[in-house]
Amino acid sequence: MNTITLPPFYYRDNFQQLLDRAGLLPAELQTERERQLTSMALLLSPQALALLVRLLTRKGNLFRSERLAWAELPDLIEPVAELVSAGWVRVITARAELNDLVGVDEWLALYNRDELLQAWGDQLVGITGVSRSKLKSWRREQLDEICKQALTAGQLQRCDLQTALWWQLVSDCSQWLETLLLLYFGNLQQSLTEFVLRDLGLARYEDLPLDASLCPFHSRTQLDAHRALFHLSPDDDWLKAADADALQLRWNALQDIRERVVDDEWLQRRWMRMVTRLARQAERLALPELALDWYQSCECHPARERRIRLLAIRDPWQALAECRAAWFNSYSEDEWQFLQGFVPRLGKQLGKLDRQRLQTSGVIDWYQAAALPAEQFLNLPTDWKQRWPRVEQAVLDLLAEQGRPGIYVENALIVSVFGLLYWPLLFAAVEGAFFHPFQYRPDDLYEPDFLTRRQLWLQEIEADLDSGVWIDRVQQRAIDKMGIQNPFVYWEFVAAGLEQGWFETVLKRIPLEHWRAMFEFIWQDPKAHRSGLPDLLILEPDGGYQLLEVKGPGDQLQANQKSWLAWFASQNIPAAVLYARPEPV
DNA sequence: ACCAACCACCCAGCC
DNA sequence: ACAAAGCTCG
DNA sequence: GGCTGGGTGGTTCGAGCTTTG
Ligand SMILES: [Mn+2]
Ligand SMILES: [Mn+2]
Repeated sequence: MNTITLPPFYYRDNFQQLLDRAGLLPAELQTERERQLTSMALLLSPQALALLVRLLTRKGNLFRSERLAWAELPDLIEPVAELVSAGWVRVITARAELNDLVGVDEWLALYNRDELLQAWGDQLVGITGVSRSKLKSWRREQLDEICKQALTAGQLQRCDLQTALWWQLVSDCSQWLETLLLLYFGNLQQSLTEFVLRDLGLARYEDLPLDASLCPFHSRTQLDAHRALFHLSPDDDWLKAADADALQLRWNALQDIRERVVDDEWLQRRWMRMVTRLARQAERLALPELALDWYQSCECHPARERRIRLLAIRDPWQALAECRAAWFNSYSEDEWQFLQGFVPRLGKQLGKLDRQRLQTSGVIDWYQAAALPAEQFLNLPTDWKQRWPRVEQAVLDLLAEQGRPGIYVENALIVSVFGLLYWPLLFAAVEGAFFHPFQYRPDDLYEPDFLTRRQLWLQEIEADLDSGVWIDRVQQRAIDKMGIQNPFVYWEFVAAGLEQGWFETVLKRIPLEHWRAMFEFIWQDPKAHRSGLPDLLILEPDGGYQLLEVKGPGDQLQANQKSWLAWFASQNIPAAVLYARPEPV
C-alpha cells in the first residue's frame, strides 16, 4: 500500500544535497584533495554523477562492469568514459594492470564459489588432490586461501576469470564520502538512507529551525577526531569475539588518539565510554589488571563501579577509599545506588579484617543508608506461565480482579508525557542545536547547560503547568505531532492511550505536584532517567493511584529502578515494589 | 572445534 | 528506523 | 543377487547480507 514513488534519480538528488552543504561550509573543513573532489563532482554531467553515486553507495571500490545495470541509466558507456577522463574511475582491461592495482582478496570477492570452480575447478583438483564435489563444500575462506597460493605460485591466472572489464573507483573516494557525511550529519551513524526513509514516509522528523552556520564541527581536527573515534568504536560482535590481543591493540589505538579528544568534552565522554566497554570485556576474559588500568582513565559510570568491584577483591581498603570519593561526587544516580548497596557489604568484609581501622573517623562513617522502597506481595497461580506471557500482565489482571485496575506503562507513560510537554523547548531555535533535517533531538540535549540556554521556553511551560492548560496542550500536541521522532515519546503507547480514552484520565489522576517532581528528575539526567520507571500504574478505586514495580521470581531491582523509587519516596509519590511469587502448595 | 541437509547414484566389499 | 528482492554461503 | 557403507554429484533450503526504493 506504498503509493510513494521516488524520482528516478532520487539518489543523485540526495547526494547533491551533501555536495551543496560541503560547498557552504568553511573551506578548511575539507582537505585540499576533498575540496578538489567536491568541486569536480559538481562539474559532472547528470548521468555521470548518477553513476558515480551508484558506485559510491555500494560496498568496496572494485566492480565487474557486466554486473552493473540500472533502469534509469540505460547507457553506461558514456558516463563511465566521463568518469574515467575526470579521474574518478579506472577501467582495467589487462592482466598486468590488474596485478599491479588490485589486491587479490578484493578481487576474489567479486566472484562466487561457482565461478571460481568453473574457471579453475580442474586445476584446483590437480593442485589439492581433492575431488570437485569436496571442493564445492569447502568453506569460502579455505577456497580463497588455496586460490591465493596457487595464484602467487603462478599455477592459476587471474584473467581466466575475465568476463568483462573491471572498474575501480579512485581509492580516496570512500574517505571523501565519509567527510561529506560527517559535514552534513555531524556523525557517521546516519547516511544517505535518511533521505530515502523520510521521502518514503517511513521516518518523520520535526520541521527543525536549522542553525545559520549549519556546521557540526568547528575545525578539521575535531572532525578527524570524530572520525577516528567512530572507527575505533567496538561494536557488540567485535567485542564478543575479541581476545586479549585484540583488546590490547584497540587500547593502544585509543591511546594514540587520546590527546586529540581531550579538548572536546563530548569526544572525551565518548572515548571513555568506549574504553569502559573494552575494559568490561577484559574482565570477562579474566584480565583484571588490564581492566583496572583501563577503567582508571574513565571518568564515567560504570567505570568506577567496576573498578571498585575489582579492587574489593585485591585491595578492599583502596576500594573503600574509591567508594568515599564516589559518594561525595558521583557520576550518576545509578552509581550512587550501587554505593548504597555495596558499601555495607564492603564494610562487613573490612570489619572482620580490622575493626579499629574501619571505625576511624572518615573511613566509613560518611555512609548513610537510604530508606528501602515500600513492598507489596502477591501470590501467583502455579500455572501463571501458561496463562500469561509476562509476569507484569499476570499481576495486572490479578490486581484488576481485586478491584485495582491499572495499565502496563513502564517507561512509556511518564517519559512520553515529558516529551510532549517540553516539545517546544526541545525543538526551540537555539544556536547550534540543529544543523540538518534528520535530527530527532537537539544536539546539546545532554549538555549540562541545556536548560539554562532555554529559560524563555521553560518559563512558558512552567506557566502552562501553573494554569492547568498543560493537560490540553499535551493532548493537542500528541495529535498534532503524531509520529514525529522525539527522543522521549513512545508513539504506539500514546496512540493507544488516546484511542482507548485513558490518556486524559491518567494525566488528571496523577497530581500536578507529582508530575512536576517526575519531570524534574528526568531533567536531572535526561539520558539515564528515561528508563527505570515502574511497570504498572494502578488506578485505585478511591481516585488515587500507585506506581508498582513488579518483580517476578529471579528478578531484582536494577540500579535505575532504585533511583526512581528513591526519588518517588523523597517526593511522597505513591510507589512500591510488588513481589509476585507462585502460590506455595 | 566444528557445522547445511537431503537425495539419488555408483561402486566395492561382504554374506 | 522499513520491507522486498536478490545473492551467497553453508 | 542382495545388502551395506562410503564417496560423489545435484538440488533445495534457511539465514544473513546487500541493494533498492
Ligand atoms: Mn519492567
Ligand atoms: Mn519489573
